[in-house]
Amino acid sequence: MERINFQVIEKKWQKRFANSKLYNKKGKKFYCLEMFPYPSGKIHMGHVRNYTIGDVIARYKFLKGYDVLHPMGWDAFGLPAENASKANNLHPKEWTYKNIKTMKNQLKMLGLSIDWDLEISTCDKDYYKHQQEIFIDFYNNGLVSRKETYVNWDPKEKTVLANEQVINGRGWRSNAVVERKKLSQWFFNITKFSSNLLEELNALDGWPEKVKLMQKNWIGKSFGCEINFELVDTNQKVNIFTTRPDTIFGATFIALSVDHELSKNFLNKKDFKKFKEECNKTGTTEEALANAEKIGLATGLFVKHPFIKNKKLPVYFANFVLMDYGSGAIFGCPAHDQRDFDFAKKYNLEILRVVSDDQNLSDLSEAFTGDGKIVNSDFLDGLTVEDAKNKIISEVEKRALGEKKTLYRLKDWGVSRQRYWGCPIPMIYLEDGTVVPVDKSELPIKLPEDIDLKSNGNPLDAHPTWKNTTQKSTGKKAIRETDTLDTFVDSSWYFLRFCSPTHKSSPFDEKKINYWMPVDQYIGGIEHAILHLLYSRFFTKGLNLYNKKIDLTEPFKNLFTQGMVCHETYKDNKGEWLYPEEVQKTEAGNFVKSADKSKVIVGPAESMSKSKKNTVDPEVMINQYGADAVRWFILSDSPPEKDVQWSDTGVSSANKFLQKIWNLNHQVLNMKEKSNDKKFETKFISGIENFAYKIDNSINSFRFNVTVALFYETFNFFKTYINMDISKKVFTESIIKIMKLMIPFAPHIAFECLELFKCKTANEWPSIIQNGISEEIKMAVQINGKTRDVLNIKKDLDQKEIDIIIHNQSKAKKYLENKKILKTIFVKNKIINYII
RNA sequence: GGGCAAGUGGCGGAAUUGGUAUACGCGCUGGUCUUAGAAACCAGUGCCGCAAGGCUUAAGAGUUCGAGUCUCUUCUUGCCCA
Repeated sequence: MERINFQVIEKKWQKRFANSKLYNKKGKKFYCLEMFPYPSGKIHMGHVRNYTIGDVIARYKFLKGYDVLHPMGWDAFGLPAENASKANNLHPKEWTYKNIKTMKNQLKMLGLSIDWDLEISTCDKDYYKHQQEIFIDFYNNGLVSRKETYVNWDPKEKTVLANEQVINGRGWRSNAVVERKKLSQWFFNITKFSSNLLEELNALDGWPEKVKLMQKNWIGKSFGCEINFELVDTNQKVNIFTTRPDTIFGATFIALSVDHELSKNFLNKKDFKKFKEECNKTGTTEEALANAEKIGLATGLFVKHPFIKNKKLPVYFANFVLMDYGSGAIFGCPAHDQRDFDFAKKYNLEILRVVSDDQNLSDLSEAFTGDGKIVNSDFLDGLTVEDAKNKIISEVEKRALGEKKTLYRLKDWGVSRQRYWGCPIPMIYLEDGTVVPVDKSELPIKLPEDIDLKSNGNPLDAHPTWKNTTQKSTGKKAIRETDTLDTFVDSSWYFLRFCSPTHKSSPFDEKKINYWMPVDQYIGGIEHAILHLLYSRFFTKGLNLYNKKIDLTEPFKNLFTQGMVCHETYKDNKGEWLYPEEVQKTEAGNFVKSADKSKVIVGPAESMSKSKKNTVDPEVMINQYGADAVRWFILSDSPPEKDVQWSDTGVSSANKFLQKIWNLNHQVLNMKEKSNDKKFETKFISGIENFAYKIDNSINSFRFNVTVALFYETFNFFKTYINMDISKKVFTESIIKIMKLMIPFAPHIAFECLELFKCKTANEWPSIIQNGISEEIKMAVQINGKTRDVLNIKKDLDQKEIDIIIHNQSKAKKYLENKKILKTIFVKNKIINYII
């Protein structure tokens, strides 16, 4: 039998796939999109998985008659380009485009059905020009603002980080301990849409519940109450915010942010200044604040408790109270809030318990935050926490002490970055201090190419001339904004640009948007569950606010989040990580280092990462086993939403199976005519139809590992019939059907085989007869719920007929002899269960 | 600490609605072919048992004629938030 030559066949078909068009104007539109890659150098197995899944869907939908948009582009701005530039003395632009070229070729090696005519790169001025335009439009429509706030400052990268880029108090990339720093920053006012972003999650039926829940928690809607506390001996009031107004009778102190209005009176005091500096060492995330030691500074001031006569509470500045959450002031109830508890212990403040889980009111070793009955609280006594909240809020409102408030955890999106390789922010500062957008006719504001990245700080600011400009309308001197946009901005609208990627006059052609959008299937990693998806939703809502020509509120109709690709980790006896190719397996089944046969410690499978060297190079795998085998394996071993463990034996067996498929095709092709037995033929056709039906279903429901298993079963089934008396015509029609079903998974070999059979309908999904044409079914026979036999019988027999069969010839009959049948449960075509 | 998932052979996993548990693949064992190996092909492979048969979906209970699937308790793991 001829061995398949993958290299030749794959090259041949990849030429034809070069600019795949899956358009079919007669069909319903289907926008299939995978998250575009960052051009870091080479593709990795995560990309292979992501884009293979996308390709299966795109090809499947096209074969089913849809009009499919399947584009690809590059998330091309970002810090690694600058770092690489410093290391290799290569301009970020050159580095990026070089990587794009490499990775594009690698993606082509996978046989993807991408329409490369639609390719975009976010670092291309033709792309970011329109992004600047959107920025100005957002600015003019109140969706952008400039705020002086504390930011998470990464001292290593010398840049601002978004809250979500801070993990465990450290920069997500640099791993440096993050500091608080006050800076003037550009913000997208994403909080304008807080309630909308939250509510419309409910309508996203095609999103995983998990992702929706994560977004819901991120937006974090909560109810609370503002309460005014009067300062003793003055008319001034302190307005506090709380989500636990039910614990008001347990309040024993007031804590203020160091930026609170009242701090003005302390600005010149030495101990206050020192305290403030101390506070700024803590990051700004909730987590950093929760973990930091609670410190405070007594002001010497007191407030009156609004509900307890003659009770005075001391006022402190405290590091765990932030100005941008609530009102920058809280009341401390140590018994029922852990931060307050820690604080009270440190400063010897009173701890008053007002919520009880049962009668046990003994000393607390930590705050009690559970549910219970209110105690020691005057008119709230005996109520549940929930009822007490409602009652105290209405009481607060009645006495005009404050009001109920809805609060969101979501904060505005800070987008200023002190970096070079990003989209310049199209704003200018006039000499009189006013800040205005540049004239749209001046767009794009291009990045200068002559840039010095060696020095620290903001590269555009350090450029000798770039920032000097004039205002077009007045000719006044001006300075450009030298910050660039967070790269999450670039990816917040690329899916819109793909609909009309060369449109010149505006970011997109609204007609195309209204046709292609929303994305019917978006596919990407779970790591983007919050940020990218939330920002994209915000952008869509922002555009919808002022652009009346588009009718779109949500960008992604269906979302699929694929799992990661994992591999075992290897360490040598010195504890150094080893690449899989540096390791070999001995005959005894142990792993040793190839170089010196020393012992290797095998660690658990973890997500592939360069730092642990547990990576395999897709290109190497493709050259060794073929693209179809790589695609086949990555789809076969686990459900696509779960992590998959890469294995060389797995991809090798995929390769072997495809060889067998190739052989089977040739066996049918070279088959001689033979006699035809109708009985076998019916069984065979019925079986194939059944498999085809199941395959179709499993693809449709994203259970690609099941699809692959079904292909194996179909093959095994085919092989058991191949020498039986069935006509060549039937075998040929069946193998053609199978190869068509295989196109989305292994397009090269599928198309090649279809060509062997001179198939003219290779771009159509085959017709499938549901449930086959078989007259026979299998029925389980149970006695007291235990299966005792399985009958192969005619379809649709009734209980009496089956009773007779069982009593005459079933293995189960011996269990029924001399037994009284108390009850029979009969489910047609499925099961019969005798209770004796 | 809170929330959400999940737990099935040596391994990855299947079982679409409560109805034949362990499909399919890997690995392993034996065999054919071969000087040998690789490849290919054939057979076997949840556990106990010679067999008949019994047991088995993290552990335990419950609902049901029937539970991997539904309910409760416990344990473990993963993810997200703190």
